Amino acid sequence: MKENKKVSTTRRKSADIRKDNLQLILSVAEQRFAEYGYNGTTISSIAEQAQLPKSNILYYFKTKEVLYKEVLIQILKIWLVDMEGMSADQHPREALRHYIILKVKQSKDHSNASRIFASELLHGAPFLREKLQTDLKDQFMKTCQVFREWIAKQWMNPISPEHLLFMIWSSTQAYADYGLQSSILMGKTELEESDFETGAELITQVVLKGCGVKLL
Amino acid sequence: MKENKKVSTTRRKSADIRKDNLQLILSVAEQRFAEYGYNGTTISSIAEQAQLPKSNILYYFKTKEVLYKEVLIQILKIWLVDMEGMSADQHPREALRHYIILKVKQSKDHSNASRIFASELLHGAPFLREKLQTDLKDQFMKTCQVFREWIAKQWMNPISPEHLLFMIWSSTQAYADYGLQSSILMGKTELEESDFETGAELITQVVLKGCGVKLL
DNA sequence: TAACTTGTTGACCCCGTGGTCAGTTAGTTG
DNA sequence: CAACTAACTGACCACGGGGTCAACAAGTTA
Repeated sequence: MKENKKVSTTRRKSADIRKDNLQLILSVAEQRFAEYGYNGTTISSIAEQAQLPKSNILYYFKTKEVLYKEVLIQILKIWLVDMEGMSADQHPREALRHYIILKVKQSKDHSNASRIFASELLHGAPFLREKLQTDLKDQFMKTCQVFREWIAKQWMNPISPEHLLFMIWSSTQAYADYGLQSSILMGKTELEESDFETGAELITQVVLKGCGVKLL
Repeated sequence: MKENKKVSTTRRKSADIRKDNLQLILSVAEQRFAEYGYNGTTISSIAEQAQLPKSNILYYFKTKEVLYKEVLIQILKIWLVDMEGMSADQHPREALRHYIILKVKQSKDHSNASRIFASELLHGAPFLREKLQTDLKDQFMKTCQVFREWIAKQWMNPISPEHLLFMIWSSTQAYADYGLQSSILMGKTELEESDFETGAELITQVVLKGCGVKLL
């Protein structure tokens, strides 16, 4: 990308430059924040990895905090969209399976994002508090309501929707949060495609059976 | 404790002083590390909260890293002991229930410790790698073996022991890691005793049923 | 009580950090 | 081309961080 800037004869439009750099910085920042946390990540290290001068990062993002929040917002969006997929007219057999598979897939494909989110929650959500209380809570309650309707229709046993959702969240999320550690315990360098599949399948089976959802 | 030191007429033995201060520092450090992470915690802040001069902390723990590792070790011990409780001669109905309840209890009673541990794993276990590869892995494999024997005895369905254990870990651990968020989502300031009970009970039920363990 | 060990502390240092700024170059627009 | 705006960057700074150290106080022991 440095080459692109210096070598290419074709001039780049300002808008493009801006877009590209924002994207580059956000992407690099995501990696670093995931690996080292907010306090463990330095602007310099992001700059280095992005091959940009530190000042340039600060040009696009006034402060480290602004950059971090930006990264967080992107992540929260993904979370919410995934959850919206479930509705009361679907049967939990398909809806839950689909959600669980999706969530494990996110853990695999967006492991960095997932881990930043988890770390944020772990430390009391200092930057996300408000968003949680509004956006996430809304979606949370909607989803609990969906569960309740399933229970009313006797499509699943009467169990606490809140705690069930926590259980699904945490066990799927674990494939991002503790994926590295899991691989160590299983004697691998990293989890393989098949591990995610097995995991998603196991969670699905246990949850469906455990909730008394008829498996056809 | 300051009063104790200055005011009391009875002299304190060196050994006692050492023991007390070590304990105090470790305890305060645990709180801070849990809330702010390794990099977000300053020695000064620990000193302040412990009402000791910074130099005094450094007298007992040569470096911040040493202190942090010490805290981690204590936590790992708890984890391992809990898991040892499960053996192949027990029926999974009781053994799993007992372990799950215990683990949720740990999440409640030692939430700080649990969160530090989680945070460490989340960021790739930079300080715990070795211990994981040896101690935790040993216990992990033992426990998986226990599961396998249960399966052989047809006390539970044939499912991946590794992934089942991950699922149990993550869903119980969540009551420490995400306890704060959960309370926000449920509109409380913090989780209550009953929430932990409900959670533990739900996880137990779902896991037992989901694994095809006969409930008597 | 004298000699010694252990505990305690403020002053101090070095370095990395987030962030500013002024000056320069590169694109844009009339 | 001229005037303007957006992009870029090195030099710089203030501050707080971990950690050292030398001197002193408090316990211990013969």
